Order: sequence, then C-alpha cells, then structure tokens
Amino acid sequence: MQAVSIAEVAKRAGVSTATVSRALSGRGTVSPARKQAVLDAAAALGYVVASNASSLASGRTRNVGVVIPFLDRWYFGQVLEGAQLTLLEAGYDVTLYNLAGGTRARAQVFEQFLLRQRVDAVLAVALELTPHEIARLHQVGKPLVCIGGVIPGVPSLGIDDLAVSELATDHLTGLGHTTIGFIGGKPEVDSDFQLPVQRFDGYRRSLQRAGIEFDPALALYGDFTLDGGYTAAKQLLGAPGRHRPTAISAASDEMAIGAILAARDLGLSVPGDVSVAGVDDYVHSEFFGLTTVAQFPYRQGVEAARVIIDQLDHDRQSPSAISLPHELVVRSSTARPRPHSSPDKTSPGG
Amino acid sequence: MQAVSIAEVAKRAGVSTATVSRALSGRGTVSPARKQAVLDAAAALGYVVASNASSLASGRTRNVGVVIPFLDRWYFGQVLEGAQLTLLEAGYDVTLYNLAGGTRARAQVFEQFLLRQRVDAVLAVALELTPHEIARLHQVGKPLVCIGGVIPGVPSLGIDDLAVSELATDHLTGLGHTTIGFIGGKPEVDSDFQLPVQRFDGYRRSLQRAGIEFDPALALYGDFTLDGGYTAAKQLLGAPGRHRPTAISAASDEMAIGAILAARDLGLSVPGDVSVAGVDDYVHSEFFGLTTVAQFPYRQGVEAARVIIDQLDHDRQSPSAISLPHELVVRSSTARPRPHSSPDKTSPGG
DNA sequence: CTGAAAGCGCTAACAA
DNA sequence: TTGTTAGCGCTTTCAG
Repeated sequence: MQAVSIAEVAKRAGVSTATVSRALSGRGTVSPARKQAVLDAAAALGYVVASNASSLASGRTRNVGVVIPFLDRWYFGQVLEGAQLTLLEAGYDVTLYNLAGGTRARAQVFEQFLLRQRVDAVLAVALELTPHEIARLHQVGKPLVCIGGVIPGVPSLGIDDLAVSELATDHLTGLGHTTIGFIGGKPEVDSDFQLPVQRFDGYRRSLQRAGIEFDPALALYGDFTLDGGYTAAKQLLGAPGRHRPTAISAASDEMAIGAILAARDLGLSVPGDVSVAGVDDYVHSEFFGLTTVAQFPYRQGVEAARVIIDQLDHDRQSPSAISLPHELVVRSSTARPRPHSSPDKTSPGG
Repeated sequence: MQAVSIAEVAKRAGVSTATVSRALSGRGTVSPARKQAVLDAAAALGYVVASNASSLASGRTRNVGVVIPFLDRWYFGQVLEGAQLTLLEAGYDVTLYNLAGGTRARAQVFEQFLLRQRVDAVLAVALELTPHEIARLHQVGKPLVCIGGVIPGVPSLGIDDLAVSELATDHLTGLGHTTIGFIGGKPEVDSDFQLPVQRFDGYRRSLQRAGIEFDPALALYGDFTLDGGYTAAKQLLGAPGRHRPTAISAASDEMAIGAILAARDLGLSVPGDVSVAGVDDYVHSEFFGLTTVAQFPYRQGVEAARVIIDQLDHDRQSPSAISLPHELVVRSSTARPRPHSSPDKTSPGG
C-alpha cells in the first residue's frame, strides 16, 4: 500500500498543500469550512503526515528520547511506562536509549544516536553521567530533563532519598525500637550515584534524632536484591541475645522482602520478633505485607513527561528541581517490639 | 551548539556532498584517500547525519518500532532489552509503542503513530490484535516480525507453550507423582491469546501420557501473579487426605513461587510434602530454589532483532516460524513424593 | 571514481 | 484567509 501524500489530500479537498498543512497541524488559520473539507479528505484517503518530511521542514520531530540505564528492573519499567504513555497522549513518540549494553553501546548512544536530530527533547532517567556525556547531551541542543538523578544545570525531578529513608526508620523508632539494623547498597567507587549514601544517611539521621547511637555492626550491604537482603538479614538476625536487632530498615523493598524471608527461615516471626520496613512499594510488597515508604515511579514518569511537554508545546519553563512525593504505607511487617520473647502471629502471606 | 551540515564536511574535505554521503554511508564507491579525508573532516567537525533529512531522501529511517502490551512485567522488559540492544548495535534506534494506555492510546498507535513513516520495520511482542489492527500493520508497508504470539502471514518466533508446560509436568510425573495440581491462567473470553490454553493442554497431555486421569478439581486459575498462585495453592493444598496433590505444576514462575509460599504457610515442606514446578525462570526463581522450564526472553528479543536486521540490511527472508528454545532447570523445589508423611528438610531460602 | 543537480514530502514566509 | 514558493539536509541518479 503506497502512502498518501499531502498533495493528494490537497487535490481532493480542493485547496493548496499549505492549507492542508495548516488545517491538520492547527498552526495558522483556516476557515472552518475548508478545515472540515481537509479533515474529510484526509480521513477518506487515510492520510498520515510523513514525520521525516515534516521534521525536516519544521525542525520539530514529535519524538522524545529516553535514556535509561536498564529496562529489566521494576523501577525503570514503571518510570518508562508512565513517561511513554503521557508522551504518546500528547502526540509524541518515544525513542529508547538503553545504556545496559556496555561501554561500546553507551558511547554510540552519546556520540551518534542522540545527535542524529531525531528527538525534540531528552529525558534522562537515573543516570550517572561523565562530564563528557553531559556535554554531548547539551550538544543535542534540545530541552533536557532528568529524573531520579541530578545533572548540574538541568531541571530534575526526584524524591528526597534521605527523607524517605529517614521516614522509614522514624516509623521504627516511633514504635519504640531501639536496636535497628540497616541494609543498604554499596556506594559505587567510580560513580557519584548518591542514592545508597543518602538512604544510609537518612537512617543515621533518624537514629540520631531518636537519641540512638549508631552501631556500624548493624549496617550491612544488601546489593538492592532479594538475595542480598536475605543474606544481610541472616547476618543481622543471627547475632546472639541483645545484639540482635528488633527491627530492620532496608533501603529497598526487594532487600526488605529478603529480610522477611530470612527471618522466617530463622524461625523468627515478623513482626513479632523483628519488624521490617523498606522503601519503594515494589510490586510484591503488598503480598508480603511489607511496611514501606512508597515512591511512585509511574507517576514520576508522568510528571517528567509533563515537564517536557510543557516546555515543548507551551514553551513553559519548569523550576530546576521538582520534589516528588513519597508516602509511608504501614502494613503488617512492623509492630512495637515486644517486651518478652513470646510467640506471635506472623504476617499475612507468611 | 549548531549542528554541522554535510556541506561543511564536504568543504573541509575538499569534495562534493555526494562524496561525503557515499563515504559515510558505505553506499557507492569512494577512493580510499578521499574516504579518509571525509572521515577525518567529519570527525573533526563532529558531524552526525541528520536522520530526518537522510530518511526523506533515502526512504530508510534506521529506526524500528516495537509494539508491546506492557513494560512493567519481567518478560516484556527482557524481550525489549534484548531487541533494543541488538538493534542499537546494528545502528537502529528503537521507538516504543506501548499498548498499556488503554483503547484510546491503542487506537492512536495503530491509526497514527505507526503510519508516520518513522520506522523501517515493526516488531510485535506478544500481541493479540484485531483483524483491523493487523491490516493497519500491513499498511505500514514495512517488514513485520512477531514474537511470543502469532499473526497470520507474519514471521513469528516463539516457544512451544504446550511443550514447555508438558515438560514441567513430565518432570513431576517422572519423579513418581500421580496427584498433580495445576495452576494456570484464565483464558480471556474476548481474546484469542493462546498461552493459557496451551500451557493447560501441555499439563493434560503429560498426565495422559503418564496414564494419570485428569481431575478438574485439581486445575485452578492463578492469574499469573504471585498472589493468584498463593491463593490457588492454598486451595489445592488445603484439601484433606489423599485429595491433596503431592505436586503442583504452575503455568508461570510467579504463580509457582506463590505456591511455595502457600505451602510454607500451611506448614508443608517443599519439596518434602509438595513439589512445585513453574515455567519461565523468573528473576526470583533461583532465590526460591524453584524448579522450572526456562525460556530466555532476553535472547528471544535478540533473535527477533536479528531476523529484522537480516531482512533490512541483507534482504534476507526468514522462515515464517522460528521455534525458540526452552530448558528444564531442576532446583530444590521438586523431589520424589515420599512414601509416608514424615518431616523433611525444606528448600534453601525457605 | 566523482560532481552536479534533482528531488524526498512537508512547512513557513511572504504576498495577495 | 489562502496560495505560491523557497527551502529543510540529505541521497541518488545521471553524466562525465
């Protein structure tokens, strides 16, 4: 099937191609009668504008590039889905630049793909970039928004990772726990990725505010995985007597779920013997009855897309930093520490 | 920063724009010396071809559209990542068309976005399409490949869902189980999505070959979720006495993991009292020691991308159906049924 | 092997 | 409000 051109629509509607363009794009003025004629003709012929010709002539592509470090993790899938759907709604395609392919692929993205003038804007998701990569991004010469990470001089949206972690721990201290373990992520040496550090600092600040002394022996790395959380929790909960924490604050829900499973395997009840709290509100968190501080990655994606659309369609600048909401969701994995060690019911699903 | 045009490169290299184009694209012939001069000039100026101008002139976009029903599920993320990275490697961008946005968004994708002539080919992932949507896809007039689903007349890659499920159940019968429950997905009424049906049929065929009579009371729906699997397994395992299955074959790993957790909550040991097998090799399956029939969605994405690249870059047609591999992965959630009901060790991680 | 030149299909001045 | 027209930046005949 051969694609229909604007000239055919023009002919059928009895107008010039310029009028067709105006009627279809909404730019410029067209009399209602002619506009309708154009719309009818276009519909009858099944005309859809050829994006590359349109881009070439107008300088607009109606396409947004999303640069993302992985696709196969819950958070990123959520953000991408929210952004993509919102952009689609506004008439924008989304072209995906996934950096998971290693350094070669990564270099290609920054040296070639993004510079092809295929996008009107780029959304950078949770990216840790080199100064050179940032320079390339600016070289694209298009609006740039980042989410879940900070690039100097670029509007960014994100949750307050310190506050989030602090809130999770506050919930635990508020219940009366005083021996609280922490399972965090190892800060990467070669990266300035702040998330693990901030969540750790949040935990410590909460302790401090509650007047609890920080004990380095209670802070372990869990790698942000189920398995990592499980292993770290076994370590923490295997400690004898009063060294064993009565609560664990994990920097992510996956690790927190690992901790719940570790507790069960040790014969400890949650929240009877240990309370566990996480951060994220992961897909499976509700199932495990996990108390967590929810962030809303899908909505984060939507927000980021809106910032971009505002800028592109309405030439509206956004503030350089937008703070995204979080929310404590209390479920059944946390409770007051019990005075004596008597058996207790386990959480639903456990 | 203003983008560099082909004319500037031509001027700097002392050749015509035609020669620059030939040197950079590899189409046509250029003397080695001039080619080098062009390459140097392009590198010095940081020239990258403007994709829309190139597309308009050549009819090629170096972009592939991927149409996918969700992003936030493990399987789809994996397929997408595999396809995207492979395509990137070959110099193709990937534009994402996610159908999760509801009917309006869905209609927009098929009526507008895909027809914008922005893609050289489209990859349809696990799609259930209406005849009208299929017609639209053909109207795009570009190569079309589908994966994890079948569109009449379109090259498709996929695993044999019946064989996969049959193998999982065969593993159980092979161990000596004769009372085997099944947790499947509800076949959608308004869709011809074959997966749930095929996996159910695989289970039944395995039973039949083992000479075990199919008992409808042992086949439940689990919705392909952790929670669904948990609920269904509680149902199955709550049955008194000899009606209680000694093994469960689940149509997906998420449901199988739900079943393992249900067994634990009932105080049943896995695999001591119940064996559980799944299908997928989900991210968390190894952690739970789940025996499963693995499919390899990342590699599936890679394969699909290769088919497309072969067609686009080498004009090579692929066979209309490519069968993708699967593999039984035996871990610790399955064992022989035990003759008497004595306590047994549980699986690692459990 | 190379250059000149004619578009690719559309948009945006500009003129009417 | 509308049509005419000159490109947008590149690729690809076609001559040479």
